[in-house]
Amino acid sequence: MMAEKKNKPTEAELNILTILWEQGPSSVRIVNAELNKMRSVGYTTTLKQLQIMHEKGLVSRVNDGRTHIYTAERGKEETQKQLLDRLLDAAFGGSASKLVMQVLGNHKSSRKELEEIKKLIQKLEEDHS
Amino acid sequence: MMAEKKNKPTEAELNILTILWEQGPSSVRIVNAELNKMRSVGYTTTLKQLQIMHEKGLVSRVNDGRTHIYTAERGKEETQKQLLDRLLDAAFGGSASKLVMQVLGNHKSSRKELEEIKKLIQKLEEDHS
DNA sequence: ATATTTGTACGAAACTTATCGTAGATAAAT
DNA sequence: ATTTATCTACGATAAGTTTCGTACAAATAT
Repeated sequence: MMAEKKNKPTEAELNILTILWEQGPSSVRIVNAELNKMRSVGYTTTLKQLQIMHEKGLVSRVNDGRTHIYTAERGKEETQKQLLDRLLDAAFGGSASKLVMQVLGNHKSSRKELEEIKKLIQKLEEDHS
Repeated sequence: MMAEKKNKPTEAELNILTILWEQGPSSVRIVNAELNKMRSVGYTTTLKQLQIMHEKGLVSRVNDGRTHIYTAERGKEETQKQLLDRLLDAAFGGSASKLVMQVLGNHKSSRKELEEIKKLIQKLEEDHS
């Protein structure tokens, strides 16, 4: 069994992945345009970034004429989980609840969101029995 | 008012900070010994690391004879918050509740922990009104 | 007294990240 | 048919990280 490569996307790579998750398969131009809504990035920078991500296997690509259409290879949830796990170990001693309390305490959530979380907890507690 | 430096500790630095949080003020030797319980690191590597962290202001130090005793300058909670905020923006589009749901869904929490979280949510909802 | 251990400081190598310029090919516009 | 725009590929730079080796001072042990 192949040992899985631990591809930890960098900050910039995460930004791009996020765009691909939201927009679906996209050309360099589109990704770059989206990126530039947040911060100023040159076209070739984004191009290079995507090429590197392709080498790393973070994205796949197909040709549409002479332009490449890139697709995120790792799912959103999978990636989020990976990053969370690392942070959990690195900074929270592995305690999920400590992390959750921190987040909830420091960031506003709407009543509706809080309700959803409560519902989830309810379900978890049921499974628990 | 001084703009706050955005000192984002690196992975290695986070390991060291964690040790300082747990052990309290420590010499290079102690930090290095702790580090080596996890992975193999040379003494001068740890020394250099701490010197750099000192330059960055992540740790302070006092002299005990000729040896330096280092202390974490940023509190655990503060650092956790900073890292969480970054992850939140980078991978969860800023949605705290999405992050929370992910964590809770993927990691076991004891019933007691779940109760604590529920209590916190209760309080948040009260403040909300 | 001399050798060994324990400490800091400094420099530098090997990597990784992020960014962009330039070159050259192909397509589109004039 | 030329010019202009749009692509990819490649190389290079600058900054940051991680890792040690070497040098040298001070304390300790023999």
